[in-house]
Formats: sequence, C-alpha cells, structure tokens
Amino acid sequence: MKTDLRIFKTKEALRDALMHLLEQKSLKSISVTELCQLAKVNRGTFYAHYGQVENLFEEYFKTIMEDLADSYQEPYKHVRNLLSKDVNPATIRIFHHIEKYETFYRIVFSKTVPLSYYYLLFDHIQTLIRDDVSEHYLDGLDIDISMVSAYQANAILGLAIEWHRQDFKQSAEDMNRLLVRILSI
Amino acid sequence: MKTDLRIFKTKEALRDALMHLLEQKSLKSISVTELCQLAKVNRGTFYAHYGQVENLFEEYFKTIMEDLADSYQEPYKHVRNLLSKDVNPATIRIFHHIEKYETFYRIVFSKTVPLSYYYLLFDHIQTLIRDDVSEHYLDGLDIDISMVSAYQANAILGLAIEWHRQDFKQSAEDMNRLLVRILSI
DNA sequence: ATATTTAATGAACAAGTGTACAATAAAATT
DNA sequence: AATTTTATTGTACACTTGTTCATTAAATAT
Repeated sequence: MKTDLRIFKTKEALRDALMHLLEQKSLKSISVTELCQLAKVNRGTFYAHYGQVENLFEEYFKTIMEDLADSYQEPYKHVRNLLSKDVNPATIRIFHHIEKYETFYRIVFSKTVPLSYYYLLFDHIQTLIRDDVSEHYLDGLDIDISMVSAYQANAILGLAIEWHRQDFKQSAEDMNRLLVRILSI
Repeated sequence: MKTDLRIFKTKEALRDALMHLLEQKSLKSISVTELCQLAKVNRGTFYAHYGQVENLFEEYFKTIMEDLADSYQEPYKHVRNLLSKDVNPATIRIFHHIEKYETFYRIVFSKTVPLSYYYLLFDHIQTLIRDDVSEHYLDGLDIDISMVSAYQANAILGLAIEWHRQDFKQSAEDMNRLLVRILSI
C-alpha cells in the first residue's frame, strides 16, 4: 500500500517551502501561515499532517540521521572498535558527517530550537556507541551499558557543541584528532 | 539605585503564578494570558518585562544555577581535583544538586523546552570544570581547554540525561559511584 | 470509463499573541 | 506634603493559531 500521490505532493511542497524559509529566518520564527502560503497548501491541510512547523522539520531530520548511521558504520569496515585509546583518527566519520550537513546542524544546535532535536541526535549516537561499549569495554563488568553509552555519546556531542560555538572554525579532521587525544588522556 | 517597588511586586506575582502553573502543566502549554490572569497582572505589563513565558522561567533558572555553583565548589574544600581516576564519590555533589531540584530538572530535561536551557546548564558546568581541567590535566599539553571541558561537562550531562530518562530511579549516591567507575575505565 | 474513496480546499470560529497609547495610580524625589 | 517620575492598567488592533465542516477535486479501484 503506497501513499496517496496528493499526500506526497503536499508534503513535498511543504518541505521545499520550509527549506527556502530556513535560509532566510530561524525555524522558530516561521509561522504555519507563511509556510503554507509559500507552499501553496491550505493551512488546514498542513494541520492534517503535522501539528506544528517543528514536526515537519523532524521528517527532514530522519533523512540526516540515516546518513549519520552510515557515517558511523563506515569505519567498522576497517577497525575493530571506535572508542579505544589507539583508534586511528581517520576512521572516525561523525565530525565529517556534521561538516557535510553544517547548515542543518547550525539549526539543530541553535538556542531556540526544542531540546527534542538534541535528544533525537543523542539517541542515535548513543545507540551506535552502545554496541561498541558492550563488546569491547565492559567484559564482565557489572555496569549499566545505557549509562556508559550516554556518557560517551554526550561527551562527543559536547565537542560538537563547542565546535558549533566556535563557529565550526576547525576542520572535521582537526576534531577527529582532538577526540583521539582526549580519549588518550 | 534600587528597583521600583512596583516592578518587584509584579515580577514576584508572575514568578509565583508560574510556579503554581508548572505543578499542573508543562511550561510550553502555559499561555501569557492565563499566567497574567492568575498573577493578577496586566498582560501589557508582562510584555513590558518579558517577551515570553520562557524568559520568566530563565530568571528562576539563575537562582538554581547559584546553588549548582555552590554544590560544585563544595568538594574543593576537601579534595584536590574532581575528575581524576581516584576521586572519592562522596565529594561529587552535582547529582545531589539535581536530586534536590528534581522538579526543576524534569522541566529542563523535557523535550519541548528550548535548547537554550540545556546550554545555560552546560555553560555553568563547563566553567566549573574548566578550572579543574586546566590545573590538573593538561600540564604542558597543547590542547584546547574549552574542548576538553566541553567534552567532560557534557559527558556528565549525558549521565544526567540518562538518569532523567530512567525517571531518576537511581539515588544521587548511585550516580556518583557510577561516574567514578566510568572515569576509572 | 465510471464509481468510489479520500485528500485538499475555503470559510468560519474562539482563543492567544504582540503591540500601541492615553488614562490612571503608585512610588520616588523634592 | 506636594510634585515629579514612571510603572501599571484598560482598551483596541491586526495577526496567528488550532479546529471544524461542508464542498470540491484528485487519486485509486472497479
């Protein structure tokens, strides 16, 4: 059962309109009314699919998260585990992923955006890290895997936040090397 | 030059009204109108001081952050540095602080709240940690202190997020021990 | 090709938002 | 105590929000 063509078209029109508006103004300042005017979609139609502008953004979010998963999986083709003290910086791809979607992450890390976006990001990274942690770190240790992965996932996000705060002036390569150095302290 | 008594009174009335409403509903669902009705303050007066309900909450935020600073400073009276591998769990007070203001932190960690609150919290912890890091960790190492403190501050916040997600079922004491164990891995 | 299903539209509603301004009242100043 | 300053009030306005529903139109199924 595929989705009705009309639904596909309206969602597409709304997504395109949102992307255009995001180049000019912040997510929070975009009203449902102006979004629908630009997309040439009835306001009632918008509410039939989404409750607020943020929900529309979250759909776009998911496509980015798929790339994130790919980016994280990538080094596994080459090395055993990621968060060890002797990992090769070149194998970490997460900062390259952020660099690739810089425009997107400037929104996700902006102050006015709801915390839910951060959590979506956090969740993904935590899940990706969880496997690492459980396989390589905690052999036999009685310790909550969720906690350890939350700790390490958010630590990396801390670097991303600081990177954003410093206006992404470092290269993704720099950030990789930095992460590896911190892990080795 | 002290503030006008009238200003003090209206701010107090608004703060009290907000606290009462927060016990019943989420921050996001509180309208300026209902807040002002409860506080018996004209809506125009609210807009003279704050732009939105969130701004009012941020004022309350600051008082909590003062307690956080005290909580963090506390162990310094007893030990050298906090984030070492052999720190005494009893000396870490941050989880106790969160436990003390659990109602507040349930709001700060809730999904619908703006990311700015998280940043306020992050900033405070990062600043508190920065001194630790610069004094004890990086002697002679050429590494960005902001990055290292961002890494470690957010790592701790990762534990707090996971703690919140597990509905604060662990005690603050448990969280302390957990942090120390993770640091020793 | 026609019938059926279902999504989009337009209009209307009560409610909240953000702003403006003259009138009022309360606090600070003299 | 009288005067000046300034915060609060009440009212009004154009606008956005979220919802409802009958009508229209597009897509799917027969």
